[in-house]
Amino acid sequence: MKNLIRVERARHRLTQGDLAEKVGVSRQTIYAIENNKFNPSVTLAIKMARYFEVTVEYLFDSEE
Amino acid sequence: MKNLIRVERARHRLTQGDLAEKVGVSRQTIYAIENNKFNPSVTLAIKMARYFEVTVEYLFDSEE
DNA sequence: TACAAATGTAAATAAAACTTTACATAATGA
DNA sequence: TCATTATGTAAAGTTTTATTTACATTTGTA
Repeated sequence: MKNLIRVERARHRLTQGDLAEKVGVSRQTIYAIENNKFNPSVTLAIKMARYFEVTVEYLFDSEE
Repeated sequence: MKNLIRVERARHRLTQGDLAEKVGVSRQTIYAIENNKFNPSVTLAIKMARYFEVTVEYLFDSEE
């Protein structure tokens, strides 16, 4: 696992669509990021981290 | 000013080319990011933050 | 079970990141 | 001053991110 978006999303009881709306992207973008289809921009990463009140490093740089 | 790459680069006495090499991109990419021509990927942002031993938020999310 | 909501997935397209090349200007040092 | 190094900038092209649409499958719940 490379990022913890799914985990934080579960913790906050948000659907992919909910999170997408909160950070201003499409649901498929959330899906793709969660499933490591691609690397988001740092701006989007910061928006997500902010929303979940965690650091970018925690959300995207977690080992294992 | 939106990001502190130029500042950290000065602190570490690195040229754009040096930093580019360290994080594996072209010098023009560093130039473009420093000058807010575009938003790097979170992976590149993390590489830079790591190199400078600062957080992504500090490097890219500093106010003013 | 049956329906609704959420997720997985794909394909076409648009937009943006990033590379490469190239050159002009500014800064630094011998 | 002269030469070297660093920076600013641009344009063309490649790669990747992100959108939109669409549909199948899974999961939750009445």
